[in-house]
Amino acid sequence: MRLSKYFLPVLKENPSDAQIVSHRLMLRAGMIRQAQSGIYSWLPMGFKVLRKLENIVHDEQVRAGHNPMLMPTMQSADLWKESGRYEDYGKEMLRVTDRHDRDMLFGPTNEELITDIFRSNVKSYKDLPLTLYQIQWKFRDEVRPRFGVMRGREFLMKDGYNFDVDKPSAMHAYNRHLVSYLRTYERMGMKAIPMRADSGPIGGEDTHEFLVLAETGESEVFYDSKILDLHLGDREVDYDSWDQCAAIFDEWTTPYARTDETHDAELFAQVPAERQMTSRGIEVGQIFYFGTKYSESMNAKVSTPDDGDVPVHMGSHGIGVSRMIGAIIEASHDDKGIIWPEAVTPFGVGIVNLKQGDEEADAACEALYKSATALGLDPLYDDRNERAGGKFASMDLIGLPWRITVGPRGLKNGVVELTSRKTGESEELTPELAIEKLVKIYADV
RNA sequence: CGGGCUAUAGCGCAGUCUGGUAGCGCGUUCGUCUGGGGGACGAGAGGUCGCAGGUUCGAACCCUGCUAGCCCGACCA
Repeated sequence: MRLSKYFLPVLKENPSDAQIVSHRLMLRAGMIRQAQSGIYSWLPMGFKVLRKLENIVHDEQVRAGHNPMLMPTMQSADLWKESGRYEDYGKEMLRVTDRHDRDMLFGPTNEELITDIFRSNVKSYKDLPLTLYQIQWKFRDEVRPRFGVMRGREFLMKDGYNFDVDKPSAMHAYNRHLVSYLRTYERMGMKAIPMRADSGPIGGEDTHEFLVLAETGESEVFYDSKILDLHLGDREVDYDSWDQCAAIFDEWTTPYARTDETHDAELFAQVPAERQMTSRGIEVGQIFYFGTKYSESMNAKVSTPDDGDVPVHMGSHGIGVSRMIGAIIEASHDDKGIIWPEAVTPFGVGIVNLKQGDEEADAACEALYKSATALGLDPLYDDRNERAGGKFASMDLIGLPWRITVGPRGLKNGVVELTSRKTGESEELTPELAIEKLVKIYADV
């Protein structure tokens, strides 16, 4: 993409409404624009990152054997009355009436809708286990939206639902989801720690939240620092293996890690003192096992050979995709701007032409732009007629992990400069070597 | 939902106390000079001063009501 043709309205100054760093940087980097309190338009660059995160989530869900689908944002109130949650959910649920005076709602979550789909199509234990998921916009009418996309009213969430014949099978689904979530966050370049949590209005027995550590997090968290050393890495996982998933579940849930909701001071005291960590975290996902809560109230049963018709055991799982962007920025930025992990960066590399209009510089940039594009590096070429300082400041702000700087001075010696956004370190290379190096870097992402 | 604050050009702000027909910086447009970390000079464009009502000869400014947004708290992916 050429910056001269891209819609990237960057701001030099901090918008006064934005208090926390991710909100400020998303506004300044031209990623989002507020429409109303807690409701945002996603401008091209923000949208691009959102799509990248979605792709990673989809990829890992499908790898775990789950079925992608899409449910409507508007739901009928009838199903919610059937489950009993129409009354329970309270004011967070946005209720509307259509032209025929029918009660409708903007879905805050989809347990009812998915259970309805399930019960009218699945009758036999032979069709289980089954996990369906979607990535769809949700609406929760928060009392106090804040922090930009971190607590919006409208937000993009991956929500998945598993159906199993009995509790042991459902617990495997629970473990499988935990493993796939660990992989998902690692692929985004993030460390998200699973912590035992409270179930809230979704209800249920077992639940873990995934938290990204950040000063601005809304939850207070307590953990054994040992958990930070755990990596899933590229180990092969058989998602159908109960033992393998359970082993990984044990590995990650054995070290103490809890939010303030479930914190147990006595247990925490047993962690060696030097490993007792207290900090704040941003919740970016949660997994639940809630047994037969919905299948009983909504009569979702399957036939079994031994026990006749039994209500299915269910769980649900969510990843806050739009919130994740805020969490990534909270965890990865400096005073100049965002620092994107390579896995989710909107563009692979920024090309800065220091002297736009200079024949040699222009030609060198064009050549770089073409080869980088051809090799899938997805470059953003700053071809504006700006001065060097302005171009650098914009690049630092939007936070692409790599920058190639092209100017007459270097070109005299046949070199360009390759700079890491994260470390600030530069090296002079021929254009060909710079591209080659980037291709290698992104091959590992 | 309780408490606090704010609303004036795309963004950041001054002007309100003491009423007299709106200003600064950035950005933006045009031109010239520049050209390796937000450059200089010159010329321009851009505002129903959140909305409604009131007081007044006259309201961004005073009064009343409303709306929107932000922050703290309680609540939550």
